[in-house]
Amino acid sequence: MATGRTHRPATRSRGIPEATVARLPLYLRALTALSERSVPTVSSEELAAAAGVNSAKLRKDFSYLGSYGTRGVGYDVEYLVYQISRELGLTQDWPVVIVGIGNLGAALANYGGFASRGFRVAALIDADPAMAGKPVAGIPVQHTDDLEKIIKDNGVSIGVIATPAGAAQPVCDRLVAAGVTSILNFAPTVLSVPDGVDVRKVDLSIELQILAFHEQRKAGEETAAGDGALPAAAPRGAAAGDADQGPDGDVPAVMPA
Amino acid sequence: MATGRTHRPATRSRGIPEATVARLPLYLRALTALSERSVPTVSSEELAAAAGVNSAKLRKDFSYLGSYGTRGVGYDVEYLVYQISRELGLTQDWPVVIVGIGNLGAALANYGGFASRGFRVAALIDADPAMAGKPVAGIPVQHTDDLEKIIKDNGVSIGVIATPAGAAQPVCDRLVAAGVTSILNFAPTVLSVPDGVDVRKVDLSIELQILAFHEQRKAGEETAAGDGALPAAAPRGAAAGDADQGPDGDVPAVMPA
DNA sequence: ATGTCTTTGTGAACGCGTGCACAAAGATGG
DNA sequence: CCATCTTTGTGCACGCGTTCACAAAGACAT
Repeated sequence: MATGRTHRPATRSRGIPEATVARLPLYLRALTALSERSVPTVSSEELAAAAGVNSAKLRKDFSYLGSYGTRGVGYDVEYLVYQISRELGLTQDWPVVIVGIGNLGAALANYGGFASRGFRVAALIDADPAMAGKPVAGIPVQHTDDLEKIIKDNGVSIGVIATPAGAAQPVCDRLVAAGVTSILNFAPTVLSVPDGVDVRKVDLSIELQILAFHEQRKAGEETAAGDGALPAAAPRGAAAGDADQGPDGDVPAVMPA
Repeated sequence: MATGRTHRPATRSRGIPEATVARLPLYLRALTALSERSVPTVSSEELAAAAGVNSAKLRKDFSYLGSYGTRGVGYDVEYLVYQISRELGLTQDWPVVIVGIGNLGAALANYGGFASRGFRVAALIDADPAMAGKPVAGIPVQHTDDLEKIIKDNGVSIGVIATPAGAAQPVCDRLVAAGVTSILNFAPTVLSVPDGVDVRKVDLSIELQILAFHEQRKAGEETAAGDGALPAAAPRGAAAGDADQGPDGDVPAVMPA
């Protein structure tokens, strides 16, 4: 999955495996679609197909939540939607701040899926004084200086970092110090956080590189042998030379400036 | 991690475990940074710390690539950068098309990290005729009608989908039919593809929901018991009722229109 | 009320990934 | 040339996650 978790081995919340938690949103989405079509019940087989997973896996996942199915019939769609929503904590409101209002930050601010699932953009924060006051997606951008106050005034516990890589760790530290305990990081950096803080990472560059690996493999298999001969000395090319501008690991998923 | 793989159990490429492949870009980034600072060699311990992983894991990962280290010294930075780049297929040029030039698509087009790692935006494609010809990030947007021709003329094998959920599967089918074998999907949908096609998913909504789950758990532990009593009948609230507007699973990571 | 048929829930086996701990390898100094 | 010291490469054990396969449970018809 493009989603790379960082740190935090697997807290094993309350018996619910991490892998299961990661799939619950998938089930929820499929169930919501069924709910809109007024489908009353669904079998594990059907729902699994809609979510793109194995039906046995789905049943085991649900078994961690309790026994919400009826044998011979399937699962009650509405009830399951509620149960999963509750388990994921989606029945309450989660104020979120986005730090770094560049290309990506602005795009995230415009994200429609936020509000529809209990997430509310409480504030947009950027280090550029010129941005201050300028509305993005109907919300005025505030300056980084007020970060701590914003977090505390709004009771924010989830922060989204969309800054350049260089600014990510300092911003992260400030967020955590102000009380944020969950961070979604779009900057291409490894964030270090104290215990008790969850970090999830979204990294476009890494995703593409993984795809390139598989793509190369496919191409290599077709054209017979191919490589094989590993050059004794690095033939020059990569490394320091090709860093034509940003060191790549220097810009966030989408550069702001 | 925002990266959610879809389908494709674990092709186990050529002995290199999928988990290792997913970490190689991480190592590469850390190594590139060292290379820029002209650090000649690095120990597994240091590099592991920079990449945020266990040093034993890192050594085992590298062992799959071959023995590129020197005992008592460490790894040659430049050489390792080259080897990993080669293994990931980053020594060649990968033309990429982005389909769906909305908020997110435009942000992705502006992404600086593309070019610096062998990825080149070959074309931007959108279904809106009004977008056609309009330059985004210096590249003129082309209409969906020409999708097949664009793919073939540029020899594109990697496609990025940033369309609304409803358009994702049709677009995906057309991309695959035209020859694309790797897809990075930002639309909140499960894509079904034939064997041999890799799909990786980036889903903001899912990431936030996972964070919310852990956040709720943390909050619940503090306030003692808390829930526990599961309502016999769904207390109403979620489900069909709260779909105030978009069904959530209807807009891509960032809505275009 | 009983039998049949569908679908859940789960026991058990298997495979992958992780991390420990250590032996082998080689650099470095005397 | 030998001893010492650092760091790699890996054998091994453990735990999580996945999948199969099946018994139990309940709906539904007769």
